[in-house]
Amino acid sequence: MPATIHDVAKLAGVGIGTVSSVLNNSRPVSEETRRKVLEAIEKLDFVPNPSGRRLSMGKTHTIAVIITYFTLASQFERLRGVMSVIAESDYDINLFAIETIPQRNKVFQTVPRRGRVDGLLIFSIHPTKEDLRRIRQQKIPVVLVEGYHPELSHIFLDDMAGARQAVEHLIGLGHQKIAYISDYLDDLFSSGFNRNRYMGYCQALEAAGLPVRPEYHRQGWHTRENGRQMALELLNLPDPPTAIFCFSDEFALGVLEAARDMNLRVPEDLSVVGYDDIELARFAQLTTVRQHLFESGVQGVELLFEAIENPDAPIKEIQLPTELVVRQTTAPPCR
Amino acid sequence: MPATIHDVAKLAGVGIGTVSSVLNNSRPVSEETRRKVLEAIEKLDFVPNPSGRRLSMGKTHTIAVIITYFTLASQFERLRGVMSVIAESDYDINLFAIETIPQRNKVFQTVPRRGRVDGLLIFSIHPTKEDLRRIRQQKIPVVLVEGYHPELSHIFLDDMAGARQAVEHLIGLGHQKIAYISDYLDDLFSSGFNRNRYMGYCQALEAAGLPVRPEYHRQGWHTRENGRQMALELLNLPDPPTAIFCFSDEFALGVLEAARDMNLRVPEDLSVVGYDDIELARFAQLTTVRQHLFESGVQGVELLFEAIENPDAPIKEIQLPTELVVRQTTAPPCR
DNA sequence: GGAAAACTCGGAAACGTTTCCGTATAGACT
DNA sequence: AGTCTATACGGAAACGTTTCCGAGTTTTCC
Repeated sequence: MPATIHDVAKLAGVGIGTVSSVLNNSRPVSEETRRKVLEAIEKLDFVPNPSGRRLSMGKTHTIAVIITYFTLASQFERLRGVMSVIAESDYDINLFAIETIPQRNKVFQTVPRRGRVDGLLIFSIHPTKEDLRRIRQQKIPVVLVEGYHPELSHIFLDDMAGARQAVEHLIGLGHQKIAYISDYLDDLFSSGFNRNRYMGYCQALEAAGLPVRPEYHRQGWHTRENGRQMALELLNLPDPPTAIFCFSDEFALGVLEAARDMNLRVPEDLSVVGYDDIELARFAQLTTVRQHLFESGVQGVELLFEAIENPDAPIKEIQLPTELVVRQTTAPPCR
Repeated sequence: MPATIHDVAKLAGVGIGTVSSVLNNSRPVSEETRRKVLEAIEKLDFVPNPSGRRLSMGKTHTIAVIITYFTLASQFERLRGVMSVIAESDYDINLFAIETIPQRNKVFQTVPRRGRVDGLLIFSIHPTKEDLRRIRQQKIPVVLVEGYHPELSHIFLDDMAGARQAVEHLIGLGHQKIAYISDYLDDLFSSGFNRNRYMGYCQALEAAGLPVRPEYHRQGWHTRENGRQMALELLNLPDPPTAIFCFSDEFALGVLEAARDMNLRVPEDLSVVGYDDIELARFAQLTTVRQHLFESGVQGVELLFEAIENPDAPIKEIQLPTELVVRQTTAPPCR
């Protein structure tokens, strides 16, 4: 039903090659002919069929964005960064959200294919050996955002340093009993690389000569409600912590809720530090570790575009800073 | 570089038609042959090239999701609803975020095409006559989410009723001076259909015999910061309002910030009502009008799938309820 | 004026599928 | 044994592009 390039050629009285030339500026066309072709295109409201184009060119002009933890506001921020670049480009974006292992498998099996997409942008996932094998075999450009792999381009965020900063801040305020609420360390997707924040936490404690108390570490699936639950558990301990550092702002907001539930004042009775600096951290006056979320999305696509442009270039690594943003949920302990 | 169906056929010692049959179960194949084909597929790690398939079938197995106000958490919620359904289907999703008029034009000109996508899911945009013409001409299924058009399927949210509820609640508490902070009424994208909430606001006032005071109505682009600014303006009026109803929770959070800036207590000195009930409204204890955001995304795709399945079915209209959620930012006025 | 160069342009081939027409083989029935 | 039916399968054609070879026309230059 939609017009094809043949219809345009016929109406303009030229060959299909000429129409294609006009469309892509791929070879010189006389002014006169160009005008006729453009008129025909206009009249027929012709837009080239992308499948035909893709098939012929072997390029899809599409990138896949694969996202885990799609419930997190931080992922949304990153995605927004990506979209802001995409809108200016002539690329399309295919979105894949993965929440479960079967989904992860399906996506990694089917998506990283030449002929399917031109490149992959992967958020917060640590590729396995198997993934890497496939990527190599398909020679498909990949950029990890908030991920690390020595053989793949990535936007790297120094989680260990960020966590250390946060905990050092608490220690500096005089806290000795600092708990940590995290995602599962042996995470399904990231194969343990989110241990980094935990390690930063431990390092800071040890550097200050403080013990790492296992009962002060809780793990749970990434929701605010879980943050609240875990905080309640911590605060009901015989010897409760005076400060809680959280893997994400999402968790931290849950902790603030828990404090409210227990009529604890923040920061007088309890200090809370989050991670990410999502939009609403500012609103909640939350002390947190800022990641450049939007920016990481922007740089991620840009890196990917470069890699698509120039597939043989060496991998690139961009490190974005993390910085502690001190707001009003941290203070010296009262007791 | 990737294996094609011809490679598979050759390796398995069969014809390409047979391979295709195995892939799509499109005609009976003997057990023996099927086994050989599957083995070859396995060995070559073959996955059909989507462009070829699309071109041949005239179906893309892709839907476009077009989103405005992509900064809003509410849109993210909707998108999450969409993704949850998509993940279970064998459809891909192409995401388009539009923030400006040129972007809007480009997207509406190029995306609603047979051969490009099988269907469109459009968030919070009111299609123009021109859009409709194109959609009709291309005979492409469309579902509007948070939109209304008599000739297109849509998930409808009764904004007028929602706004009325909110304002009636404030009036019920005894407020007489109720301001409204909104998006631009003559909005670029929605051609005035977001007037509905404004009309609900006016209706409620008039029903209670209260005047609609123009100085109590502010319009601005959709960000929390703008909400804050507009609230400051309102609160510095010679005769400031005692309650502010907001077009979105985003705005409302800005209003709360403004109140904090001015050392006003909420709800004692100022009542605030939002709209959407995004995740963080609960955290902020915000009284708001709940929309079933996630659900609207879910139902939107489902409607779209139905329409793709059965293109000649009459358009469908689903109305999702809005409900007032009273939390702690509203109370009777003190003065 | 004629050869060479420059400029235009037409359309077959190729991209990787699915579809479908047609053929081959095996089994059933008379 | 011969005919018919059912079953299994091969491969050409078609989908809508881009690419590129080759041909036609005009211009340039000696």
